[in-house]
Amino acid sequence: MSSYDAAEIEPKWQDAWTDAGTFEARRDPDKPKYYVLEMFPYPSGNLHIGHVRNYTMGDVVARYKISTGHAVLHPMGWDAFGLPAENAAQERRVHPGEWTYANIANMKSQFSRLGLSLDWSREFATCDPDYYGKQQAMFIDFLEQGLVYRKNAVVNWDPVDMTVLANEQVEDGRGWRSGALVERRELTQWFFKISDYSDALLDALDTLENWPDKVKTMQANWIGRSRGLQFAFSLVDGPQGHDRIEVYTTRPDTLRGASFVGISPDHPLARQLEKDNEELAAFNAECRRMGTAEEDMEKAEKKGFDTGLRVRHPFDTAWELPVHVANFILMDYGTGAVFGCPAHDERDHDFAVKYGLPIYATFVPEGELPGDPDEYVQQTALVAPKDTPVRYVRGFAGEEVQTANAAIDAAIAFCEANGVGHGVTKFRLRDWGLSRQRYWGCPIPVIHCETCGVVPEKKENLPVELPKDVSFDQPGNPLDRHPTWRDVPCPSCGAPAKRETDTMDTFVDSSWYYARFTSPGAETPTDPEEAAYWMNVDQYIGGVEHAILHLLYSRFFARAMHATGHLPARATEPFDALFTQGMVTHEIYQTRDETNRPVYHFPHEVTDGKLADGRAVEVIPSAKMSKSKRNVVDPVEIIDRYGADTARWFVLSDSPPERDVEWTASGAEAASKHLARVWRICDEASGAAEQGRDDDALRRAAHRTIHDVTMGIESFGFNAAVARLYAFTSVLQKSPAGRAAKCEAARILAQLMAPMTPHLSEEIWARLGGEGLVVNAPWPVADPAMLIDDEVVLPIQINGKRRDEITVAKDLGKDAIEKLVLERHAVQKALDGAAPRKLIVVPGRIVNVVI
RNA sequence: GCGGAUGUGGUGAAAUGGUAGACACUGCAAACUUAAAAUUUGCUGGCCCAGUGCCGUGCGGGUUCGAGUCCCGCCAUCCGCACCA
Repeated sequence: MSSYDAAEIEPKWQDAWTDAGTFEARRDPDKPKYYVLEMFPYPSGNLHIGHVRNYTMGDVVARYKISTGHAVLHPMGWDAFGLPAENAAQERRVHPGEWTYANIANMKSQFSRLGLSLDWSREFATCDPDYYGKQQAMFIDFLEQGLVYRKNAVVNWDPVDMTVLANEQVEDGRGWRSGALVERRELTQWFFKISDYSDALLDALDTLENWPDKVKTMQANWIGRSRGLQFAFSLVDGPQGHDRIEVYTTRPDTLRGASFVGISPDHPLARQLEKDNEELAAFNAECRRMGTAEEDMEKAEKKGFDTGLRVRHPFDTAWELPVHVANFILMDYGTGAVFGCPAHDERDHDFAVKYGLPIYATFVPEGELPGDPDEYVQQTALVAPKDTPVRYVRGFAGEEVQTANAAIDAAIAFCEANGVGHGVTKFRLRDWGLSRQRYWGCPIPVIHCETCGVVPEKKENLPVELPKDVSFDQPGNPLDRHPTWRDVPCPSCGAPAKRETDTMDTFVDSSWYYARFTSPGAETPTDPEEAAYWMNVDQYIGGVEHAILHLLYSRFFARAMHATGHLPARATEPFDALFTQGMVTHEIYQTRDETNRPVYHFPHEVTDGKLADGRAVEVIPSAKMSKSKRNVVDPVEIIDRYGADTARWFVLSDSPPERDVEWTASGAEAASKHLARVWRICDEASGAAEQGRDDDALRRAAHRTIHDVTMGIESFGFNAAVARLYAFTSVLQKSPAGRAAKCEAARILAQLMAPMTPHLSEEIWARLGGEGLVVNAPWPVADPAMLIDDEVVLPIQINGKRRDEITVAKDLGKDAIEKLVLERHAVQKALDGAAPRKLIVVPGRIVNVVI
C-alpha cells in the first residue's frame, strides 16, 4: 500500500493534461459548446487564496462540462493596466511594464500549480500592444458611430503634486501623498455615450434569467429610470440673463409643499452670483473643495447658502420661495436644481429645520386624522411608499385619497394642461467618462490639430504604443512631457499636431476581453466566425463587487461592439449566466500597544489564542484578508504543504459559494486528511474480498450520490456536493461489499470528485483500471430505479410540535396514514378520548394533529 | 447618506412553508500503540425537576394547522456609490 503524496502526483497529471492538449478549446461540430469564464485577475504579483476559490469554482464547472460532452472554452488573461503599476514605478523606480510582466510571470507559475483546466494558448494581458491596439481600433469605430464625445467634467486635483487623483487617493479630502486639500478641477474629457442605451440596458435585465436578482436590482437602481416633471420657476429680479430656474422633480405631487429652491454650487446661476458676492464665492469654493465621490457628498453635512434671490411659485405668483445654493445638489443629475419639500423628504426636512424654512404637508396618512397636517410633519418628514394610498391636504390633481404614483401622474397631466412644464423621463446613469490623465493605460488614439480639430489616428498606424522611455520622478502624466511621442503630424493635413495624452479607464480593457478570448490572435478585434461560435459566455463567475460598474460597462460595450460590427446581435448580452462568489476571510489576531493602537500578528505566531510570550490576542473573526492586518493566506504555502487538491477541496467545502468562507488551519488540515482517507479507501477497495455482502446497498448509495453531486454542481451548490461526497466516502469505507462493487463505487467516487480534486481523481482512476483520463471520461448517470426508496419516515406533530414518527410505504394513501396515526399511543394520549380538531396529512412529508 | 445583501450551536453551515442543526471543524472520551503520530469508534445547541420535558434560527410584532423560510418595523455586519481593480 502506498500513501497519498500530492507533491508526486500533481505535477504528473498536470503534465499528462498538457501533453494531451486536454484543455485547448476546439470548435467541434459534434458537440455543444460551453464557454466558462472567471473574471480575470489584476496581476498584483501574488495569487491570493480568494483567487483559488474563484478559479476553482470555474474549474469545477469547466471540467464537469468536459465530462458531459461539451466543447469547452476556459481561457485566462490579465487585467494589467492600472494605478498600482505607476505607484510601484514611483516607489521602486521600475517601469510599470517591467513590473507588470514580472508579476504576470510569477502569478502564472503559481496558477499552473493549481491544476486548472485553462487554455493558456489564448492568454493575453490588456497591456499587450496587440490587445490595446485592437481596443484603439474599436474606439475609432465607436467615435465614427457617434458613441464617443468630449465634454467638461470635474476631477480631483492635488494642487501640490499637480496631478489628478483617483477617489481612493483622496483621504479625508486630502491627497494621500501630499496631504494637500484636494480641489475640483474641470477638464475636457472623453465620454462613452452609455446613456444612448439606458433604456435598453434597463429593459434587457428582464431577459437575464440566470443572473442573480440582487445584481439585476442593483443595476436597475443604478440606471435609475424616473418619470418626473420638468418646469421652471420664474425669478424675481434675477441677474442679467437669468430669469428662470429650470428644475426637475420626481414628486410633482408635492409641489404645493415646496418651501425653497436649491441649486448646485456649479449651477450657472450660482456661478453668476458668486462674481458679486464674496461670501457665496467662498461657500461655493468650499463645496468645490470636496472630493468628487458621490459618497462624500452624500455623507457631508448638508449646507446651504441663501442667495437672497426669490422665485415665484408656478401656481401662485404671489407666493415667493427663497433660492439656496446647496452642497448636496449634483449638477450632473437632472437640471442641477430642485425644489425642496421638507414635509416629505428627510434631507429637505433637515435642511428646512437648519435654515428656518417653512414645512407644509401635502398629504397625511389615510384614515388618521392627526389634527393639523402641518403640525404632523414638523418633527419628522412623512415618507410613505409610493403605492400606498394617502390623503392629500395640499393636492391639486386627482383624487383626495390616492397613491403617490397616481398623484404624480395626475400632477404631470395637470401641469402639462396648465402650461407648467412637461413630463420627462430621466436616468440616474451618467455617461461613462473614460479619460485618465495617466501613463499606464491604453492611449486614446486621436490627434489634436489646430486646423482639423480632433482627428483619429489612421488604423494602419495602430497600435499607438506607449513610449518606454519615461520617468516617474515628477508627478503628473509622463505622456504630457514626452515631446517625441506627443508631437506628431496631423494624419489629415500633415501640420504639426499633438497626440491625445489621456489614456483609457481600465474598465474599458475589461469590457471586451471575453470577446477577444474567442479569437485572441485575430487581426481585427474579433473574428466573426469564432465569436459566432463561442459567444456568449455560458457561465461568468466573479465577485459581487463588480455587480454594477464592470458588468454594466461590459453590457454597454457588447452593444456598442455589435453596433460597429464586432459582435453578433445575440452577443449584446454577453453573459448568459452570472454567479457572484464570496470572499475567503481569515481571523485577525491583534493586541494593543501603549497608545491602544492595534498591533497585528501572523497566524503562525498565535497558539491557542496566545502569543509566544503568553499574552492573549484579541480575535476578530471572518475578516477580509489584508496584508496590513497580517491575515493573508498564501496559496503557495498551502500547496507546498498539502497540495493543490486540498486547497481546492477546502475552498469548495463548508460555505455556500456565494457566501464568504473562513480559512482555518484546522479546516485545511481536515481537508487534507479527508483526501488521504479517500486515497486509502480506494486503495483498499482493489484488495477487498471477491465475495461480499450488500453490494446492492453500495450501488444504491453510489447512484444517490451521483444524483446529488450532479445537482450540486449544476446549481452551484459545491458545498452540498462536498457534503454528499463525505457521506458517500463513509458508506464506501464501511461497506462489506465485494471487490467488484467496491472498485466500481471507488471509480464513481473518483469521477464525482474529479472536477474538484482532479489530480487525486486521475490517480485513483488510473489505479482502479479506469479507461483513459478521468477528465475525459463520460460523467456517470444516476439510474432512476436506484433512487427510489420503498419506505418513508413520517414525523407526527401534535399542534405543530413533533411528538412521534411512523414508517410507512412510500405510496400509502392519506386515509390509511390517518388511521395509523390515530392508533399511535402518543396521539391517543394527547387526544385523551376526544376527536382531533383537524388532521393534516402531507403524504411523504408530515402529519399534524390539531387538538 | 443612498442602493444591494447577510444574520441559525464554541466554529463553517444544512433545511421545495413541514422532524431545526445534515456534512464538517473544534472539544471530550475510548480502541490500537512501549510511547507518540496516524487511524478507527462514540459523544458534542442551551436549560432543568432528566421527561412522551422546556427553550432555541439577530431583536420586536404579524400571517399559518405548522415560520429559519412569508409580511411589517428595528439592530448589526458586509458589498457598491461612477478615477481601486
